[in-house]
Amino acid sequence: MKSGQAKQNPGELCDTVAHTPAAAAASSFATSNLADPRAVKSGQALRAAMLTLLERKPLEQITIREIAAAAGVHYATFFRHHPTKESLLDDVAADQIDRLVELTLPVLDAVDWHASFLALATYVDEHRKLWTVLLTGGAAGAMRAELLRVSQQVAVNRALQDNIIPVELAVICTVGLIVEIVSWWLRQPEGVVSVDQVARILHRVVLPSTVQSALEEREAGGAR
Amino acid sequence: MKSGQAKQNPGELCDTVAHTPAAAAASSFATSNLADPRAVKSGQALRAAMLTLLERKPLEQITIREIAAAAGVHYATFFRHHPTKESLLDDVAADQIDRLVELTLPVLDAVDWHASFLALATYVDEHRKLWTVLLTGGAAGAMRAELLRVSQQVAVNRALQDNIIPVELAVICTVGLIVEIVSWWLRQPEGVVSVDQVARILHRVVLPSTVQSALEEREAGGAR
Amino acid sequence: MKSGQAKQNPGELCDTVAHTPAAAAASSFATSNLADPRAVKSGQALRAAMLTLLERKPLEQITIREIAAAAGVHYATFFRHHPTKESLLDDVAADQIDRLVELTLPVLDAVDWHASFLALATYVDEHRKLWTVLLTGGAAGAMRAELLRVSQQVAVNRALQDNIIPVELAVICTVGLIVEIVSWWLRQPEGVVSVDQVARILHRVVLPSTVQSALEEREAGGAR
Amino acid sequence: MKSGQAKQNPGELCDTVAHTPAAAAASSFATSNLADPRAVKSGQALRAAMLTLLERKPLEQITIREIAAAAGVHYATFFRHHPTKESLLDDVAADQIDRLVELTLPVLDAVDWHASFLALATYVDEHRKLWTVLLTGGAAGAMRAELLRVSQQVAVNRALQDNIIPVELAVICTVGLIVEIVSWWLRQPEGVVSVDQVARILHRVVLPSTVQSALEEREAGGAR
DNA sequence: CTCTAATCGAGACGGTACGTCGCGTCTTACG
DNA sequence: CGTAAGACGCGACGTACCGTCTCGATTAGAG
Repeated sequence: MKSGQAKQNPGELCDTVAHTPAAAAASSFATSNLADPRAVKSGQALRAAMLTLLERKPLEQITIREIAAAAGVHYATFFRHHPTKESLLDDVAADQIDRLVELTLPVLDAVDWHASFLALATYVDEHRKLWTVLLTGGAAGAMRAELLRVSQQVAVNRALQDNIIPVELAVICTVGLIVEIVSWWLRQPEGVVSVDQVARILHRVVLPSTVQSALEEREAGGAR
Repeated sequence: MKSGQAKQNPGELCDTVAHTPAAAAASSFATSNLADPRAVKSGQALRAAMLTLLERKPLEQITIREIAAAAGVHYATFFRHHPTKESLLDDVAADQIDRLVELTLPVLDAVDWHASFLALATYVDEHRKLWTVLLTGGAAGAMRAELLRVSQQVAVNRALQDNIIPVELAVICTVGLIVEIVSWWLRQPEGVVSVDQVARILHRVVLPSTVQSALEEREAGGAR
Repeated sequence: MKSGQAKQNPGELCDTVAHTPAAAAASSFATSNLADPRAVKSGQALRAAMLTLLERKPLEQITIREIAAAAGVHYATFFRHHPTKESLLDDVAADQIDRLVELTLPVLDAVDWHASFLALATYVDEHRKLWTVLLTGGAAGAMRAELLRVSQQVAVNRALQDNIIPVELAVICTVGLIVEIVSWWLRQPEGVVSVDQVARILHRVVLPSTVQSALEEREAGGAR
Repeated sequence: MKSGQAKQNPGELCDTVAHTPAAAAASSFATSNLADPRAVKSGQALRAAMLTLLERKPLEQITIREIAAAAGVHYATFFRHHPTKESLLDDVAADQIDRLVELTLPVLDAVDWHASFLALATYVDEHRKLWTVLLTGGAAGAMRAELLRVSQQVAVNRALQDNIIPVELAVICTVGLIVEIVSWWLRQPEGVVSVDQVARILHRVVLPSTVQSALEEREAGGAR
């Protein structure tokens, strides 16, 4: 690592940004309430540049100067939009994560599991390029962490009880498996593994690992 | 984890196991490469320093200068032992990984699954401090990657066939789950979750996710 | 340029700099059309520091770190102004060399030799401190080489013919003698040898060594 | 005092070594009173390597490691023979300097000037290869300085009086001119300028610059 | 014809300086 | 105000040589 003594959580997305859609308008770092069209343009250029670069190298190998140059924006201007490059990544990915979580979470308690997994896989497939960058590029660690963070928050309320596996661990395992499988999928050449196949794999792997046992327990408890 | 170069002095990590007596007899070409006692001392100091620092911060935030300083060794001397800090981490961890893999792999095809998981958990518990550093500290990513790499290599030969889940993906999921669970365990205060409980969790989560379905398939195929 | 061993002409001044007063405005190393007052200040500080250090030790014993420290400037900033310390020395001395050459060259073909030498000695005396540093400090070798280089260029056109001594050698000897004599003069305590005396010494030593014989030859040829 | 920067006179030859033939036996740096043939061989190899390298680059660009490698000798062994590379150069050149000085000095007061210059040129020509390395390679500065030093010592006693030019300066000019002329000669392709021509050039340039005027003065004084 | 002491090859080591790179701050000038 | 342009302090990077220092092997020359 180079000069990095300033960053505190380089492997995780910034958690200072509000991800709720309600706060989305104010989520940008230094954007004033008055949206200067130049600032908007710069922000867009930066996000696009980040995605472009992430296709080629991991986040840590991307320098802020590179991003700025690729965006056709002056180096110092970057900092008027984001404090760190992780923040920019956050800005790029937060929406996607939120939407995916809305599809991923129901997996934990949905009635129709297969439909849920299918929806998830379909959504990823529809944004395959983006998610390939986010999950197999340099942002993978950050994405996993953020995904886990959001999942934990939501899972607290609706989780099944399990006598052996704590909820926290169950979420970790579930998210981990999903991320691994989807990442593996995106690393395959396009078309080799269909959306349907991935959904079936997810169903077959994720479900029995944590959910099924809990369901059985509940049934056993209900039958008692 | 980058470098793969074999090192002569692997088992030097603080509380690790006894040396294999087989290494002592190889005097033929080892004469020229006889370890300079000063070099041995420096190497040990560097490994110890790395572990110490990993307890406090992730690998990327650790500077080579820091490691050298903590080891009481000159900065330039670091490079006489390792080209990068990842290489040092490798040196520190490779041994442990190999031993763990020897315990982890049988999980995939052993007859007595519970015994395997128990052995794994017991081994980790016996070196809890070390593994806590390796899995919950800054080395986590590298450890996971290396673990996966070694597992993939060995799994090629002995893996079960599965019509839906490719072997490669199965290994990814299995290793991923084990790492997640063990990491979670090590993040808990010591004593809260017993070795036995972890083994049971592993059994309950890992087994059904990928192995059980394959076993059932085999049985179905054999019954035909 | 990588670590040090790339330099080809470490003892010579850079010849990429335009020394003509006309180009003096744009001659600086990395100066853009807009002169940042901070950059100007840093450049001045570096030049002053170089002169200060040259009073004490030869150029090769002066480290860039020393120069930067003496200038109250960060080490890396040095390289934003000059690629090497020789370049800085060049920046310091180029003007002086040019001016001196304008006085030195006429010596070779001027009508009034004594006046030329007197002008030379007077000019040096007026900048005695600077020239003392440049000729008796660590920059001596570089100064001599640069002086010689410039002299050779100009001498090509206006040199006298000599049947025995090639023009190139004549210039070498002339410049060498002048440098030796002036250096010796500057090494003497101030006031011991007057400007007039030095001019007379120059006249007595330099003239007969190469010029007089050529003049005599010309006269002999003209008389034939 | 620690490493590296200990050298005080990097551009000058060591003056601690006794150059008289009488002390030649004990002049070597770390040689014991008994000359071990192995040490003799190493010393020769080092001297030869130094000369070889000096043909290609200046002294400052030659590293001790290079010399040792070129000599087929271990790096540390160098220091068992010489404290610095300047010392080795000294060892290589001291004899030659002494012999040359014995030929150069009489130039100042010999009766037959031409014979003296001819002897000088002849001697240099007979060791042309060696002197080419010493005067046009990286050792030039050191050679000039050492030559001057020795000359000054001897000149004190036998110098002519001159009302205008101090003896010290006269020696400087004389040695300087000789060195410049011989260096120029050695830079020419062999055979282009004959020994006789160089002797004549020396006679024509060196003599009038400092000696002739003094002679005339003496004659004028004698005639008075 | 040993035996002791030197010399050597090998290379680890602490140390200094190198020149590069990326960071984040700041200043200046422009529109 | 937002931007372009870029100087700057900062500090880690990895490299190169330096000169010192053990550490065996080898190999004289003295007993």
